[in-house]
Amino acid sequence: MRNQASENYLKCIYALSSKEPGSVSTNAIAERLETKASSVTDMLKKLKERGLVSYEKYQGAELTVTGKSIAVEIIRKHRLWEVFLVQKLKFGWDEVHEIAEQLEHIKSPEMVERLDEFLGNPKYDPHGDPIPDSDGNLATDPEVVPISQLAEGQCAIIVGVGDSSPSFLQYLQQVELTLGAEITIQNKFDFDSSMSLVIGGKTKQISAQVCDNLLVKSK
Amino acid sequence: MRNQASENYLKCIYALSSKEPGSVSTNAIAERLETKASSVTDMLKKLKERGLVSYEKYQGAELTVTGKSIAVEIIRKHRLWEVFLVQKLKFGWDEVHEIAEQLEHIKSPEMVERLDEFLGNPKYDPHGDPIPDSDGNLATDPEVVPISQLAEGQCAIIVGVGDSSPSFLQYLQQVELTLGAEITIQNKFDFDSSMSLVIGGKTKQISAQVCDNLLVKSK
DNA sequence: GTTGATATTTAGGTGTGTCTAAATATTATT
DNA sequence: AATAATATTTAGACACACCTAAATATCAAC
Repeated sequence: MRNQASENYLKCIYALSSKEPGSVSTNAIAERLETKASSVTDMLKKLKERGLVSYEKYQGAELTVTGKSIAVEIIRKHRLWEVFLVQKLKFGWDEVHEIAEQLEHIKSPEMVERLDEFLGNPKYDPHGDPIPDSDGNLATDPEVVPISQLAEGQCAIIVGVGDSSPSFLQYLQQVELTLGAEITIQNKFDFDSSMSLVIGGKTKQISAQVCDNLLVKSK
Repeated sequence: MRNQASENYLKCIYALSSKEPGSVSTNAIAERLETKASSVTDMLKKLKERGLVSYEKYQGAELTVTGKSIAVEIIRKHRLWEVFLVQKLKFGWDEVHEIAEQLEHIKSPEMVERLDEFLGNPKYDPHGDPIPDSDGNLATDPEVVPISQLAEGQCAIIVGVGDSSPSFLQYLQQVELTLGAEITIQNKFDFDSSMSLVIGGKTKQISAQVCDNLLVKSK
């Protein structure tokens, strides 16, 4: 059985355990899914029965191989749909997450493959997160880094964000730091870790927080 | 509340009452949705409470204005997604229904409008059924006819099929009678009601059965 | 190591959408 | 109009995913 609720739990556990490895606590899941711990316990028991997580009372949960592959599949779909929404339907980065949350549960392996091809087999979604391929392999591309890691004079292309909160995305839009834009690092200021960069001929001041969350592909 | 189950019931009632006007029987709904009559009774009570159907015990159900507008919205989404699947993802006409059944429940009015535009505001889905506009108006276009009704020399565009069985759709693909293709009627043969037509420079012989089930928009 | 704080689970309940079996209403037949 | 056949509803149950409140386990601090 693979209903939306289960899929959301698997995805959630996957996300949490990739942040810090090891088993994921009931509370962490509850918080992320905005539900109650007791509901999580209920679900973990069911997921365990279905062989999707390993779980022992009070010990938190971990994905099994099967559970993990389902999670990755959902993530693949989510990110492909986000590309579709931004690239084809011209949505902004900050508008697509909720819709993709729905679309990711559509069941049709054939459609996913065709969608992937239709979009030109993208490797990253609009937030810069890598899209797993159909075998579940993530392109952990070392070229993609936050601009805080660039050196002065380096040139790069904006490919995503670390923080995908609406407020951050709106900020980026406002200061015209758009996906695909080419930037050059002008100065790095050690005292507050801020940077100045050139984009489209203009110079902009970027705070440390922004630097850490703006992902680029260096050239 | 607008969950998938309710939406399916509304769509079902809409379809049945457009076949024959008047109220729709519990059993008819049960049969079409492949569920039990008792389940239908339960749901009709709920839909009535929500003001989506008018329903009196033993008297069958009818959509209210609100219920109808929801049904039409779902149908609009279903048909737009079918166009997407066929036109953009290159699915066959016979493969898209199931997937569209899922996609039709995605909630995002904004996305529907953008999808509509992305697809070039199509008026018909791949089966030739009209796509309601965003106000719920169906283009009950009298121009759409089976090619059997065309006269010799008339020019038309293939917009759909009457019979959507896989075998028929596969046949059409094989003989290259594709959606959107422009055809010209060359001859009508009275003795067996077959026709010859020109498509892409080639002449093809079409049986009466095919003529009755190939819908075109005459120019 | 006992205690207090926190995390987790259990027990029991809710709403949704389904089911079966039994009861009741409608319709068709004679 | 009585009866048989059919349609529909009610009653009672179940699985799912959630909840609250209470019980229990784990962890941190002294």
